[in-house]
Amino acid sequence: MSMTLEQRFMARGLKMTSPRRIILSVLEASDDHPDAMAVHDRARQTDPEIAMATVYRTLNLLEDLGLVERHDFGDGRARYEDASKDHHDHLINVETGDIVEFHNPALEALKSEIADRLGFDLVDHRLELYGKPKRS
Amino acid sequence: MSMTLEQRFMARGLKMTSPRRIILSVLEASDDHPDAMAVHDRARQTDPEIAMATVYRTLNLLEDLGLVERHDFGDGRARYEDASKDHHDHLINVETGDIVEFHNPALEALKSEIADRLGFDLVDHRLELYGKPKRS
DNA sequence: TTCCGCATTGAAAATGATTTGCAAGTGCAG
DNA sequence: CTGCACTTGCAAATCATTTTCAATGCGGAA
Repeated sequence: MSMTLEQRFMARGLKMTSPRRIILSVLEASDDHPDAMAVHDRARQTDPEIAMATVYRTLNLLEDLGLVERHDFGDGRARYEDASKDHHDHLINVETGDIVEFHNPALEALKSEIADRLGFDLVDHRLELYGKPKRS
Repeated sequence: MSMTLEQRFMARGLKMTSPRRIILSVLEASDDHPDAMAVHDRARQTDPEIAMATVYRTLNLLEDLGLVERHDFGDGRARYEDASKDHHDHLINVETGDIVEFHNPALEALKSEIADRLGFDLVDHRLELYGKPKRS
């Protein structure tokens, strides 16, 4: 679906403001997984007045709306990405911190199956692999 | 292998102290996944003098030694468990916060295979399923 | 066993990420 | 255009965790 984040946001009947517009465009333009400070820095390149608190408030709002996904890669700060991208899991390169995205249907099926077998409906899941690049 | 946590700790050549002994026994006696505050509370039932800082220091030490595992279930605080138990993943009941442990060999194999295919040696991984109990 | 050095401890202050209170500012329905 | 509820920026407040520092206590040496 090719709606922009801003359009998705408006479609929920929320008030569009200048700080919000800038933060949304930052997220839309990001191909990585920025943390709140990175979003703040990028947003300030457009408008230096934007406050950190606004970034956090907007990110929380977007997460509640389901428009962005919040990830926790174990380094103590949350990272965000536009939720309209396809579902994928992450592999973190432990030597560089780089993140590789991947998707594996067999894995997805197995997750639901396991939850099912335990008597649950899977509502969410979190998988991160931590790997060291192979020598060879 | 039936060494106690305390024995494993000593085997590493570290200094055994009263606070450490108490914290180790608390972890050994726990079948759940206590956070630092829970460990502190339980330890203080034996010795009310034990400080939170000591709990954190000891938990970090134990994690570095590989004697306890630190988990992050997304609620903002770390949870710990004796690492001598067999490897397992967790399913969190989103309605109650209860944690169900499970182990699935096919899943383990798939994780390594995925990392391998991406050109990495799997050094660690984190999987949590979040589920809602089935109505039926 | 006693002594001593160095690791460990408790208490409190410091962190770092995130949230909140509040007064001032601003979209947008009417 | 106007009112006012929703937003914002700033600063202070939280929360979990870490660090500082002086006092204390293991455990090896004598």
